[in-house]
Amino acid sequence: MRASQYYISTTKESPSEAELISHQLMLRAGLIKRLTSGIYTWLPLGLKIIRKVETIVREEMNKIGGLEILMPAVQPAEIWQESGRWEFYGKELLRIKDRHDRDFCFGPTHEEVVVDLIKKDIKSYKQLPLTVYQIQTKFRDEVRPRFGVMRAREFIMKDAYSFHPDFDSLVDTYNNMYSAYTNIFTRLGLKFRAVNADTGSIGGTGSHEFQVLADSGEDVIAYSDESPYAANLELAEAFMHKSSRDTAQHAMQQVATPTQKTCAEVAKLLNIPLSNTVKSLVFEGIDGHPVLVLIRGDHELNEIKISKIKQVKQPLTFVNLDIIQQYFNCQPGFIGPVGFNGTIIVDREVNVMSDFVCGANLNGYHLNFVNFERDCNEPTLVADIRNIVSGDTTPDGAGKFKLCRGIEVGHVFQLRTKYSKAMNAVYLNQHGKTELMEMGCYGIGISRIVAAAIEQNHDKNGIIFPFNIAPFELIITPANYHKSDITRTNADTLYSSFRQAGVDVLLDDRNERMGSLLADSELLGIPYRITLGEKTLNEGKIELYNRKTGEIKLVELDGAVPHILALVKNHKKT
RNA sequence: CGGGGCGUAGCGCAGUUUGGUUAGCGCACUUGAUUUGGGAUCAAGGGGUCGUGAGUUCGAAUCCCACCGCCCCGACCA
Repeated sequence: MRASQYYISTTKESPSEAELISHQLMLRAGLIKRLTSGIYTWLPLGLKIIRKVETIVREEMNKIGGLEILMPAVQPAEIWQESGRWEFYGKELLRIKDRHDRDFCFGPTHEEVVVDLIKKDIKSYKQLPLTVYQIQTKFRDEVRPRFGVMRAREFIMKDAYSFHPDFDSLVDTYNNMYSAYTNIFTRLGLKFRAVNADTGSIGGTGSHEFQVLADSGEDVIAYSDESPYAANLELAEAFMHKSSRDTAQHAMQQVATPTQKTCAEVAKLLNIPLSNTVKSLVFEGIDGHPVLVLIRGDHELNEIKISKIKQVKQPLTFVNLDIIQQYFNCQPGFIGPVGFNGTIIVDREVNVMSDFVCGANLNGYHLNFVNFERDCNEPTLVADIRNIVSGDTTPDGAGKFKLCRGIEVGHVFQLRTKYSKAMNAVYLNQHGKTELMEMGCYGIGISRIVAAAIEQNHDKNGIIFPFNIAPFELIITPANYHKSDITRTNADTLYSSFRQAGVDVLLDDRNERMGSLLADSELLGIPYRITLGEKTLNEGKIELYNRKTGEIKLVELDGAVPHILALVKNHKKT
């Protein structure tokens, strides 16, 4: 491709709308252009990257027997009512009406469509298992779109769905999918980690997220420094250090804490470790009465974990001050379990505490040396409801937790029979008996990958694309292309040689100054650059620049093509 | 939806507080000249519903009201 005939719209300044570095660079490099909030046009350069990502994804899906289909983006309300999600999906589902006033939605995901398809076509165990996938535009009316294509409303996603006669078959495909994902993200040249994940609103049992490691990521990943254990913080399980309480050593004692409302302040006043204190949180319960939740003073509540506890009302809601006054007779900051007769849910760490400090249910006072059973009711329920913290022992006991941030680019789920049950997707087994299909679903955020790759690979001059998804593999930047015959002839010859050899090459023949060409090539993140001008050509040499290492070396013009071909082929092997 | 900020040329901004000729600057764009190995210089140009609507006023980018859009911070997810 010749740059003079291509669509390149780079800018020096980044638009004020962009906060995240990848967003800024995508706009500056002219990969995308915003049409409206969370909705973007992909320009030729950006789309070229998307296509390269898609190709890798397709190849790996096909390798494990996935069959590509293309489902409609616009879906009728009926199938969503059938699955029950027309009501449950909420405002994120973009609902539209046709001319007959019938309800439709723009698909945020395709479980309904695919189940409807498969249940009508697949009748026998002989046709199972079956995996289909598509690469398609989705729409989710996000509460807050942000970071460009990272969290867009309209985005491109690969979604795959598998159907099985039994759970073993599902696990089989799930494992194949897991390996395929590992191959995909490896080939994309990304540093990533697969982690145990929450199954969220899609539902189901087993689930892993594929997280691209980046400080700007919205997710927190907890991983073990010794073992393979890794999980989203939302799910990361705390280790049980001890299983029983120590015996009480002291009688309960009321202490004045006139201004100390937080555990940290109380611990400081009493000169005790923060881990000896207990924090009290009050949520609305399902029975209309408040639920008291106890967490060790140095820990944080995990909202996902607590949301799974059936006594707690969904969505998770703190009770208001009046209710606290009514049930605890004090202000928040002095709440505690002593004298409270309602539901008490405690973290496992709290359950094994003795002689601890908590609020006295009396404004201005806390209690020291409190013990369950002796001083207050035993917990109604004991559960793991806290966030793990860096340095905690991992649940396998084999290492310590470390935390880092990640961008979720892929997610695999064992859906089991959630949708086949709701929509009656059944088949006949060997014995002619009707059975529910087992299902899995597997997503990859194609457009998000581009942003994630940039987030992970950039420097002050711009993007450093991993080779396999770079918009071009090689750029030729001639000095004085329009003035110097020798430069133009050599540049053209190199260009056609590389083209014939199958290299994805861009010849920057724009009539710009050298500085602009070089700056653009670096902004665009093209892995290799050949610079040539009369100065070096007269010595029979050209200059080869490696975007990633920053290395510049002079190469003999004669052997340049095979030399660079070898470099390119080496990348393509992976 | 709650809180904060913004809306003036493709991009980045000034002008708004205190209303007053023809609305400015830089980048980008067009033409010409000199240039050309790290984002050139000079000259001449094109490009504006000042977010929209309704008001106040002799006069509104500027003041008032309403609406719309965008960005950032909290509840969602690939």
